[in-house]
Amino acid sequence: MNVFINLNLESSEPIYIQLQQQIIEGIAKKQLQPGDALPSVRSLAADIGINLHTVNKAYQQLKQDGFILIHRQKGVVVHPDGVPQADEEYRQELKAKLRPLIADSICRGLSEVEFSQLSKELFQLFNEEEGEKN
Amino acid sequence: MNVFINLNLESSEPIYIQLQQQIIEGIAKKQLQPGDALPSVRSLAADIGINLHTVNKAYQQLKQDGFILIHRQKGVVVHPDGVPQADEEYRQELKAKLRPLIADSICRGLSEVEFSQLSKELFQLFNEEEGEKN
DNA sequence: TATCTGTTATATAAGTAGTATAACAGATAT
DNA sequence: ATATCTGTTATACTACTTATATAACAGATA
Repeated sequence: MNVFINLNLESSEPIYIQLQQQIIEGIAKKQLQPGDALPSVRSLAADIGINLHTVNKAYQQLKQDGFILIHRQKGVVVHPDGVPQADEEYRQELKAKLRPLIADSICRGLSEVEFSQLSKELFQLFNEEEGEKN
Repeated sequence: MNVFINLNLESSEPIYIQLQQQIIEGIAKKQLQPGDALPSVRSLAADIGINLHTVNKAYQQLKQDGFILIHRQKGVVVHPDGVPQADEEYRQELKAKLRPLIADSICRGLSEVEFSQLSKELFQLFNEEEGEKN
């Protein structure tokens, strides 16, 4: 039941954000299914060699965003009901995050088609490898 | 020759990043053309009510990324040769930035088509309003 | 000569990221 | 019963980032 987390400690991206993203990727790839147990804050922290509170920070955000349930004594599981589906608010936030990427892309002569091609490759990366370890 | 910068001082996004993005958006919309002069660090700082060094930090990054040229005495201009075009390295970096957005989208049931539709709207936002103030 | 340009150097305050330790209360297995 | 597990809370500390404030410098220019 070991974890598939690889962190880049040199990155400017905070560790708890990287951890959060890796778990979200695991859910996207369906390596993590609704109801699946996640490691305790202590064991995961020990496994990847970071502090308990850093793991807890990632878990708290994942809980906030509806990815997981945290039970004070039983531990942490992927949300049994699945992740809250995208609504209009989510779409607007996503658009706000895409905005600077697309402005930059336009300046560098990247077309909408090329941009969507990159997106497509990523969608395939997550969807094709359902349950695999890549 | 006034500037079209609107900052959100409440945002967790650093001011110098927001400033950077707004200038990049200006270039994407072709409101800022190659060779166009940008305000001096002091006047822009005064205009939008922030510190000279915060503007300078944004300018330094824009210079680093090839958007602008900085001449020690003459001032700052949008790069006359245009912005460096996207190469393979740029595509990989862009993909790395899209990756967490797409993983999250998949978890929330957003399809590739819906994702590309959002992207398309943003491309249109920047391309249709060429030279306009929106 | 005064004024503009970017640049450099210090100093300070506030916030974030990460770690270290310790303790608590509830559940659970031995 | 006791030891061990769970998340949670509290405190303290270091390092770094963000943003500001002031001051000064050297080159260009009106």
